[in-house]
Amino acid sequence: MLEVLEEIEKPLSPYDIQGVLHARGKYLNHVTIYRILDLLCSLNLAHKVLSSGGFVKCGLDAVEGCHRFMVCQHCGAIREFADKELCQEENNLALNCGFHSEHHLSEFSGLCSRCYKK
Amino acid sequence: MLEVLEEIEKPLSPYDIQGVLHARGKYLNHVTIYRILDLLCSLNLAHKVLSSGGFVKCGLDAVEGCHRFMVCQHCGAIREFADKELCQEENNLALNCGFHSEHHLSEFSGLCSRCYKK
DNA sequence: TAGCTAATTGCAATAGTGTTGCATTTAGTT
DNA sequence: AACTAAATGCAACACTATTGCAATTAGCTA
Repeated sequence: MLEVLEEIEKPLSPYDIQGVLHARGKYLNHVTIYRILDLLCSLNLAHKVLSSGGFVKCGLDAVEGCHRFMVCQHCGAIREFADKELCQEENNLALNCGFHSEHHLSEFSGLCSRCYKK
Repeated sequence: MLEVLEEIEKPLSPYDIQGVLHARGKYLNHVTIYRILDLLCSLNLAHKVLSSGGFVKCGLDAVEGCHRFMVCQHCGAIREFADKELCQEENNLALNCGFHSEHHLSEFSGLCSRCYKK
């Protein structure tokens, strides 16, 4: 299932994934897909992109800081990154309000370099 | 409807809102609630909190920078803030990757001051 | 006021998303 | 071969969201 997410590089809903797999002759119940996605997400091998509702393969390896996404409004392409300092600043800003952050959800929408040129 | 969101100060789903209104003797079809929420959100008078799926009244007034949330994992309380510099840094980080940000989705989860003390 | 028009709301149907409980199958072990 | 634990299937259900169209409401004009 990670292969599907890896190849397509755009957020896919569990039902999208089911469709792709089905087209390849593999049938999986959607419940199974949800369960596998839960597992992958808990292992940080995949993430749910909340702004679009789909799942993507994690594109980072042993980085510090929470994982963030840049989502192209035009083509839907996703790029993941992390930045320790940004996390630290967010934590500090929150602490100024007395809030103790544990996790940052962070998704940027805009235009990727390809689509921006057009 | 904004009154409901204002009073409760926690993200409410459209169906939650319908329930609250109904308990107060006002009946609104859920479709109407969706339509009103769409309008309020497009006017930035309310926001959808993606990490919990509910809607909140916007708590900011004429600030610069995108609106961010701190969501207490324990009590569910929400606090909104904005920080122009943080936005700028996010834009710069994205530009380093060739990505032109237009909007930042940013939600922190953690513990509010009350719940942290316990 | 009566009649017209546009905006709002209701309603029913439907689609999409996600969860639950339980049965069945599969795989691994003794 | 028999037992056990894990994975998957399946049906049912709950929640979230959208659509098209009918009915109502509100605002305007004659």
